[in-house]
Amino acid sequence: MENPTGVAEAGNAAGPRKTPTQKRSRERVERMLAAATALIAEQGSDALRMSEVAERAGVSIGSLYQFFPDKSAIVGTLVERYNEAGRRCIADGMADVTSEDDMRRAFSALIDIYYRIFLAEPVMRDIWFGAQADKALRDAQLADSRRNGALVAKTLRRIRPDADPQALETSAFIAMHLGEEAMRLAISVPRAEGDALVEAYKRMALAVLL
Amino acid sequence: MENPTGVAEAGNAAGPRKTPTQKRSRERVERMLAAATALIAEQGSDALRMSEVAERAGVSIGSLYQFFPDKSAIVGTLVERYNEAGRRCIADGMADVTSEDDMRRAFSALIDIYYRIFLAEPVMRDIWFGAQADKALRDAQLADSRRNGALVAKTLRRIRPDADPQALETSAFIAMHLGEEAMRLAISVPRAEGDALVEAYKRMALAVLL
DNA sequence: TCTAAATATGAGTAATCCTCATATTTGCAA
DNA sequence: TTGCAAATATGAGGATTACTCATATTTAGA
Repeated sequence: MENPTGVAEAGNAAGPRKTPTQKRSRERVERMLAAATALIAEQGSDALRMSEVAERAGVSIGSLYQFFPDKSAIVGTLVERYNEAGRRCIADGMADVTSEDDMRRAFSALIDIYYRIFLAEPVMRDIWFGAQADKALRDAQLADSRRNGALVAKTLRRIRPDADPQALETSAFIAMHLGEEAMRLAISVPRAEGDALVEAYKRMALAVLL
Repeated sequence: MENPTGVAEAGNAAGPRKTPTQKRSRERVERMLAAATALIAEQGSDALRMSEVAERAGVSIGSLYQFFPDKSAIVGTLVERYNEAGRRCIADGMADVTSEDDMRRAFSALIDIYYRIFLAEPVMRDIWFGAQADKALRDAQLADSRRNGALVAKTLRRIRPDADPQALETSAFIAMHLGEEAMRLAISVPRAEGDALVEAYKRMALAVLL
């Protein structure tokens, strides 16, 4: 891993400006991201101020801009890290699937994991929703759904070699999107209602998949 | 209708600041909203500048702030108008439903109408997505889903008097949300894919409803 | 016609993003 | 070790923009 943000950056306007190569700067970039996360958690995405991020991280404004081209790049990096973790989680979940029943369990587990992460870290909700306003970040999000869908589709093809691959691809994309949407909705309503909604969406997604 | 924005304003921070009572000011407020719409269509929500809205509408900055407390109030008013139109459309669609088959047709028609409006007016996509960043507007959106769900639930109770009312309420809410989500997703991808996605979501929503 | 409320104005204030010229530190080759 | 180029760090300040407010004008109705 050459890029310490943990996220690919080539051609990505929402990502970091340049890669910190020295240990000192890598640590500082981490402090910047941690500071941004803390501030979003305390005051929301809207109230994120570059000057406060710098102060909290104990660096100067200039250093902030040395590694992030603009404000949305910080939020973008946080979202991408989250998505990357999700992708790993999905890849793990799909690895051992060899039957429809496995698929059912794996998918169900995925959604639960996502949901619990969101519940445990409400800051992700603010980060995630804050990202929706930005066209570039929205597109990145969509691309991520597709990547995840491709992962699931690959598994589907394994357990259903006779089905139309194109249809499986579409099903997987919809299922992933349903899962994501379920969580966005679920964390916007009271807990009990959210639990019920996640279950309902999970059933729908599984129905689409299988 | 006392409020010329066409939207309720009491206690709504995202709405207009004060109600223009005279004909002159009503027309000016309309010009402001039209200018904002045009600017969003041309440059996106991010690039919306209050000074440009005022200039385009042919009014002063001060006049803008006379009727809108802040920038998000303008976008909020546009979103609410759109939602209000949607609510009327849903109410109309549900009016004549007396059987599951009616319901199927009505719901299908609703989604199609929404979808076509979005396709015909791409500016609504920018307005809608731009609103997602704002917590207050997000909550308003959610409340709207609930209101629409309640409308549909009422119809469901009529054609299924023996079912659990609470379950119908939940089903209707999910169906409405699926419909909205389908359109948001559909207008973010190529046309052919969007058409297919809308159909898939429509089937899901109907399965949930009936 | 007269007056109070409604409406209109736009220069100015405050907040904030981001740049850039300059200074310091680091890694490494000689 | 020493010297140097690249990487990193700094923060004052330029530029933009949301929003205010004291003042001027217009409207509706008595």
